[in-house]
Amino acid sequence: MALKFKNSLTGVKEEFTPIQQGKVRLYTCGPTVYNFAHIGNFRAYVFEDLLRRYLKYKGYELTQVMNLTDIDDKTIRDSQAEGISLDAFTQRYKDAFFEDLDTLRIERAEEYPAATDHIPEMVEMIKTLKEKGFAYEVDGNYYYRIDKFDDYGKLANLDRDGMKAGARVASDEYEKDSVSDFALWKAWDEKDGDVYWETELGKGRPGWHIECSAMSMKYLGEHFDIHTGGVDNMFPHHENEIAQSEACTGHKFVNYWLHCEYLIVEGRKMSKSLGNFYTLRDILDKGYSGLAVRYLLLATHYRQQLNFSLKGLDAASAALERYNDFVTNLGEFEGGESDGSAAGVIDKALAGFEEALDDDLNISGALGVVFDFIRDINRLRTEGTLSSAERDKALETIEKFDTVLGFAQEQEQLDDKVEQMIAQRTEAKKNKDFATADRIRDELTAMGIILEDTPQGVRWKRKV
RNA sequence: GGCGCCAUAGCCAAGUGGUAAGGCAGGGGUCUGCAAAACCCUUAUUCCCCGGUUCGAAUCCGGGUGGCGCCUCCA
Repeated sequence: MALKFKNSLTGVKEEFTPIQQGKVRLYTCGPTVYNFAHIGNFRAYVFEDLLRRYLKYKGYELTQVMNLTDIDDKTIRDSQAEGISLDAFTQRYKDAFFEDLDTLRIERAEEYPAATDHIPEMVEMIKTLKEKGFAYEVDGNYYYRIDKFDDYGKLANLDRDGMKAGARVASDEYEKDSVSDFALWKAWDEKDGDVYWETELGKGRPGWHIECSAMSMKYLGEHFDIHTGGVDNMFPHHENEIAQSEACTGHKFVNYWLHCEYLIVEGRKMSKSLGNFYTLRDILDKGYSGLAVRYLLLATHYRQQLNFSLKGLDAASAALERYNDFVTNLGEFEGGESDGSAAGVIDKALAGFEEALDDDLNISGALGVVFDFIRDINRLRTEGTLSSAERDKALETIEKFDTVLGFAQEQEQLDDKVEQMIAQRTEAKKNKDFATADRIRDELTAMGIILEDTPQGVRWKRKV
C-alpha cells in the first residue's frame, strides 16, 4: 500500500511521490526562540517527528530542516527588556528548545539553521524579487507586492476580494502600497537598538517570512517535497513563503503541505488568562514524564484538534506502562511450545501498522493495532504457547514499531539505597515477615519504584 | 461578510456505505502471602437532532443545534 498525505495545497489525500526516488526533503517550521516552548508548539514538533520517523521506517533517505527564528519583534523586545544582547537572549531559548526535544524523544533534524546566520541569503532573495518587480522599497523598508503574484491565496484558499472584507485588516505602521503587502525587510528604527545589519538593502533586519524561503531553498533546493507547520502558519506565513519563493524561482516551491491542528486544553484554547497555559517544563514540574507528554501529543491524529488534559496525561502514563511492561515481560519469557499462531499475529500487526500510517499517518489506528498485538502476544505468553524463536520475532516487531513510536523506556541503574531496600524486603518475605515486606514495598512505591514478584524473583520498574 | 474544521461510551480516540478498533477508568474472575503484572469475561442495539437517498447510513445528501479555527507576522 502506498503512503498518502492530505495535502493542504489541494485539499485532498494524495499518494506521496518524492521528487527524487527514495529521498525526501522536508522543511518543518521551527520555533521563535523568545521563551520556553509550550505544549501546543510541541504538538507540531511531535507530529513532525512522527512524519520523520515514519518516512525513515518506509526506507526513505531523509533530509529534514527546521529553522530557528532568532530575530523578530518579540526577540528584540524581550532581550532589550532584560538588557542583554539578542544573541545571549536567544541562545538561552535555543538551548532550552533542544533540551525539550530530548525530553520528548524528538529526533534531531539534519539542519537547524538560524535566521541570523542567513542574512546574506535573504538579502539576495529580496534583491531578486525587486529586480523581478515583486518587491518595492519605501523609506528603506521592502515589501512584497501580492497583486503581482497571481496565485496568491492558493494555499489558504483565500481570494483577494474576500480579504478586503477581512475582519482584521489594520493599517500598518509603515507606508505600503496595499495593506495586504507584507514586509520583506524592515528599515532600522530606534526601537531596534543595536539589532541591525548593514546590507545592500540598507540598515535594518529581515521580515519573518523571508527566512523560511531563503533557508529552505538553501538546504533543500528550489523545489522540495514536504513542508509542514501548524494550521495557524498556513496563512499568512506559508502563503507568503510560496509567493516569495515561486516569484523568485519562477517554478513550484513545495509539492506537499501538511498542517497540524491546534491543541486545546480542557476544551478551551490555551491562554494565560484562562490559567491553562503550559510549557513542557510546567508539566514536568507536576511530576509527569516527558514520555507521557509524548504519548498524549502523538496519539491523536495530526489533523484533529487535540484535547490536552492532566487526566489525559494519567491515561497516557498508564498506556505507556502497559506498553513497556509488555516488552519487559516478553524479554524475560523463556519460551514455550509453539501452537503456530504467532506468525499470523505478527504478520497481521505489521501489515495493520503500516496500513494505518500509510493512510495520512493515522496514528490512532496504528496504536490500536499495536495494542491488539500486545494483547495477542501476551495471551500466547500466558498460555505458554509461544516458542523462544517466536518470542524473538515478537520482540523484533515491537522494536520495529518503536522506531516510529519512541515509547520504549531505557533501563536505568538503581541507586544503592533502593537496592538495599529491595534486598531487605526479599529477606523479610523469605522469613514470612509480610508486614515488614509490605512496609518497604509501600515506601518504594512512594519513591516511584514499583515492585513485582515474578516466578523468577522480584522485579522493579519506575513509575512512568 | 468570506473560507474551513469538529460533534462516536465516564474520559481520550479510530472507523467515512455492510452491521461500533484501541487506550484509560469501572465491575466480575484466574494467578498471588497480599499486591503488581498478565490473561479471561463485562461496560455504546448505537455514533448531537430532524428529514431524505439506499436492501443497508456513524459513514452520502438537505436542514437544524452546539463548539472551534483562519481572514496579514500565534505550532
